Amino acid sequence: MMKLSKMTDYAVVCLGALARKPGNSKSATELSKETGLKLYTVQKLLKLLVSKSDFIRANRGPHGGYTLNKNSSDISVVEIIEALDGPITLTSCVDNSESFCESSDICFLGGKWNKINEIIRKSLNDISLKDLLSYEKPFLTNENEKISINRIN
Amino acid sequence: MMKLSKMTDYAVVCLGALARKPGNSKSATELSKETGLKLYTVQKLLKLLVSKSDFIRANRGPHGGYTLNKNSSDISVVEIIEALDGPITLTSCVDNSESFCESSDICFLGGKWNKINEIIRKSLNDISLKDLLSYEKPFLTNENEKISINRIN
DNA sequence: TTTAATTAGTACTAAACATGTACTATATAA
DNA sequence: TTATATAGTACATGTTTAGTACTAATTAAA
Repeated sequence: MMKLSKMTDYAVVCLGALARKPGNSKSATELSKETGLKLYTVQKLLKLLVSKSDFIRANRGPHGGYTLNKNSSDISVVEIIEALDGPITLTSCVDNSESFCESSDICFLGGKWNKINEIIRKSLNDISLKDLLSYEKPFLTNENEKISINRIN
Repeated sequence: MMKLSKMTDYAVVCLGALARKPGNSKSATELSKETGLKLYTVQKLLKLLVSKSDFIRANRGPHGGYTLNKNSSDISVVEIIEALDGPITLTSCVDNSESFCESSDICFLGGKWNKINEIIRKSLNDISLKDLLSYEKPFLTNENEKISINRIN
């Protein structure tokens, strides 16, 4: 379906919220209120991000919460996607695959999908979390679009 | 998960098989034998491709089968993906979305995902079915990789 | 040392989605 | 008329994701 998981979508939103006040700690409750995402979702997401990435660090106890570990310009979209959704592989037909392919004798694609994956990785690697947040600096030229947004949770 | 459906994977394989003998008609049974994909799968796939794309045309009856409608260099990977998986939209947060987004008031992304989708579309638009098949002309420079393929059906 | 706030870990349920399979109808060449 | 082939549709199964809930562990402060 060529879709990211919703968690990845939420991650961009929450990391973005943390990035807007660098150095500041925000609890799951605060982030839930700020982003409009449900508390359970935010809690689950932040736990995931702590265990699967080094974007944020956690502090327990009163006045605890989550803090961004990196500058938002040093977090690429690929990193966020791959932290939660795993490596970008459009098909299961890739290098280092665990399972054996029965069709390899007659398949004439010869790993071309790997190259497509790389092309996508490269183009997403140039986009940082900061690029996603900054209203001023669009990373593509065609502006003035009417946006209808659709993130429900 | 950032994965294509298996149907799209199969489609590249079957379209590729048809492309190797341009102008030639091949039945689902023949394609099944040639690609190693199960007959039921190939039948379902070809029906899908006829109804959802104009890549192939079908002929019924004895000596019927499927024929490629276009030159393989005129079919881009994006076209194949979007014919079966629908438009490339990494998140549900896009222009022209059917459902209303409750978070639009507080969301600060402002449709940046649309631009990412466009970037991916553009990079995949430059790759044709022919590029996927030709052993000679790789579309990326780093060759000499050991390929382990994994398409089981 | 107790309490309240906060994250960590884990497990379960439900929903969404993709896949594989089967059956019947339709068209066509010989 | 018959055999071959695609068209259409429906359904069961399996996998993945999302959502929810509960308990444990940590920590600051009273």
